[in-house]
Amino acid sequence: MNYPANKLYFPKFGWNGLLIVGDVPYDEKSVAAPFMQSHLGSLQILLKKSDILGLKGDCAFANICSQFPYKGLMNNLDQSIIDAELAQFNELINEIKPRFVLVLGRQTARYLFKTSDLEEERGAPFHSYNSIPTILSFHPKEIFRQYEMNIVAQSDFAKMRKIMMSGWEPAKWNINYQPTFQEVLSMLTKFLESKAPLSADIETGSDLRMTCIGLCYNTTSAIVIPFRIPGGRYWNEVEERAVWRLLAKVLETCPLLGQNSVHFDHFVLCIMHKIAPNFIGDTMLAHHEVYCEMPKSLGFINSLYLMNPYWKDVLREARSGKRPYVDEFEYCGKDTIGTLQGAIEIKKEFKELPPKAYEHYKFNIRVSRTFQYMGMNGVLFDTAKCNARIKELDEETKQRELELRVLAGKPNLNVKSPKQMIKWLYEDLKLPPKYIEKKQENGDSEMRETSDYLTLLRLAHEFPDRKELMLAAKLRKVYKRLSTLSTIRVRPDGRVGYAFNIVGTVTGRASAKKPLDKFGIQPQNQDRRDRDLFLGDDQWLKADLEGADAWTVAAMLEAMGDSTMMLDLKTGVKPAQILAIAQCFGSNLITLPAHELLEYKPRLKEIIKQEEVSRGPGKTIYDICKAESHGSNYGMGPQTGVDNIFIRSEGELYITPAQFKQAQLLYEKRYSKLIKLQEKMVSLLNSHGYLDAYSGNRRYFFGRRDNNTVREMLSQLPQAHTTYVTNLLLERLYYWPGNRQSTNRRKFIAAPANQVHDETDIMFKLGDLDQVREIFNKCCKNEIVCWGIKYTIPFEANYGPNWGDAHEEL
DNA sequence: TTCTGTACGTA
DNA sequence: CGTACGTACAGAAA
Repeated sequence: MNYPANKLYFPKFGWNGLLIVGDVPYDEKSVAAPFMQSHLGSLQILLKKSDILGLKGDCAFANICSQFPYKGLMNNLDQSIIDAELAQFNELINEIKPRFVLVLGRQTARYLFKTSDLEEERGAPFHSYNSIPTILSFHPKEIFRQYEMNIVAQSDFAKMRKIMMSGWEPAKWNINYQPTFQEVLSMLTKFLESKAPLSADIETGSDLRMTCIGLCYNTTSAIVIPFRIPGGRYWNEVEERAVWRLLAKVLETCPLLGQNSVHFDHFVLCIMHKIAPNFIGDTMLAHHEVYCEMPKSLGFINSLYLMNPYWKDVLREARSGKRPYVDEFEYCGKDTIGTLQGAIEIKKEFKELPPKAYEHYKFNIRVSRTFQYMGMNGVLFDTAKCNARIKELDEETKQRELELRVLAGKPNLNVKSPKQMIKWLYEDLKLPPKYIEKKQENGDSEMRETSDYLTLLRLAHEFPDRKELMLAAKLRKVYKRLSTLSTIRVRPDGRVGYAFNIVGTVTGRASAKKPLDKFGIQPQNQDRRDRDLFLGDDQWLKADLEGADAWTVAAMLEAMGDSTMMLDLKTGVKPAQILAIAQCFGSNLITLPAHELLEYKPRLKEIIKQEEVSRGPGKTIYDICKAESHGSNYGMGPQTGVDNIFIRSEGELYITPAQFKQAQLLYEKRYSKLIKLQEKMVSLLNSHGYLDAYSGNRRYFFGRRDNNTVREMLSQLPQAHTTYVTNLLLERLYYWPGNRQSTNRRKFIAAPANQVHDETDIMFKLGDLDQVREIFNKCCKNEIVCWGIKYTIPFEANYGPNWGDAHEEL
């Protein structure tokens, strides 16, 4: 074999048949062989962990490119050179005839197989070069940049070992995706009679109506019922009516499994087709319970747990006409099979977890119904008031626009354009550039000029004569607010809806977005000043968790032997208040017991009140202390802390990083175990690698063992616990029979309406106030045990006519 | 028309 | 190097 050593390493004493392919050499200097230095090191670890090293014989290594291109990027080479290298590589494959191929890295996949997105197709086996089983995975250098990928690469390598042991052929699936009328009727009838568990998946058109539905009844078989074909319907009118009638019965009575179905499919079936599907399981929610840090898509689930080839590229191609349209129906069938197979594999993973994890999964399935109810029901929107506000803000922008034009002398400056703003600041005004760090694809970070809000505030602070800076900053914010308001589309019934994803975040918080039909809002990031536009169905009840995150921080500290923070919270003084008291009345007070500090609270409140009048909201000593205590709890650096205070006070409160550090030291003097908590996280990371929340959810931390991961760990349990407590309230409000109207059991007395992490919003009629009080107090009870410490996170509930004006104490 | 980067809203 | 998100706009790529 006469290939240069920098192109191919071939084992001298026996080969196991596996060829591992990379893109380019290690660097300019280390070009003698493929995979050198640390790349070889991490590759060896992956091979060892997957036990490929335990197989007979060694692996062969190759690179597409035998030279190191500028910055390691192959597109910096002449096309002729790339062509020659690729030709030589193909020749090499033909000659050594590998039995298995592992392709590592984006560039490698792109140049060998035109893979546009490695992340998408990674981990799914396919046949290459005359049917050689092949898997794409990450290159060691990519893992080095994003260490969490390591665990995924391990799974890819383990899959390759399995293939090396027993070979690979794509499983034969039996998908009837162009069924006859009789076939559909007989299958649906059969499902109905046996009440068979089914996995279901729908495809929808741009109007959100179903194009087809897939129903899978065992791990390799599915039937797909098409409804829409290009330019028409699949069935004639009579047939279609019969199919829908039977299908609705099946969906409402058979136990259904789906993926993201408790949100997406449920919404479409309920709203567009008036069918209430009986989803009792969801692969995505199960996947979240097992590996909440990992990506959430069926493609990823397939790549992680299953041996199927990749199929998720088919849908787009079928719709764009690149493939026959019926491929969409087959695709739908594949999705249902993937969903069922995934569920079976994930169920096995649950056995490795405490039983509480599965309980939490079931809990989430239950609560998902509450979220669906809230999102689909939505809230009343005050369109008239909104229009008035838009007009008001429009005037404001016009005026500011004029002022800016005069001050800046630039008639056409668009403050919404980052490009134009940067040119204006640093070329026209010649101000000293401010930068933000930007990570590049090759892993280097680059400093890039920025014109964000913080930058404008800083420049305005440095150059007080340049009034146009502040003006531009404020103008841009008004534009943001204006665009949010003016893009709201309201349903015909005057309401705005939304959509939740109960497993939308790694910490277990729900994420939210605009509803699928676009008639609504993102309910979790509405501007405080515009919350009065969202009206209660009579009354709006707003229930906030009091000191939400702090309770869990306090519990962790108490578990480590310091109950100061817990006592403070129980006594009714918040850590930020104590910090403020110490800063106002003497730093020696920082060690005083909670009940003595209580006496200073009235005086502190007086100061805050005065400052609020003289400086405006968000600019008081308490606001500074809140930022300081929050930052200290989560390992924030002084610079970021200072920046946050600067931003929140609209550039008016400037404290130095040293002052911030001083406050942190004061804070740590009272809560001395805070530092130890960080150390404890490091040791937990080493000993277990995960954190268990009281809800039952376990989060594995796949990142590097560094400060970054420690900070993620510090925020995990506080977020997970506040989420659990909030969801517990929602679940009880939804399912407790005592919260239903006696005249109409389908209607709530206290109706769940929205959730913003530590805030729960509820609708009620003023006449029901006493009942609501009783129901709420019953449903909001909770008890958390964190690291052996028992505590309750209390709610503070207020109500009023709308979201923004809920000030009356419940 | 679709994708990416920047900026900014929430807890 | 706080954590966790989603959306709008500009401007480039397709």
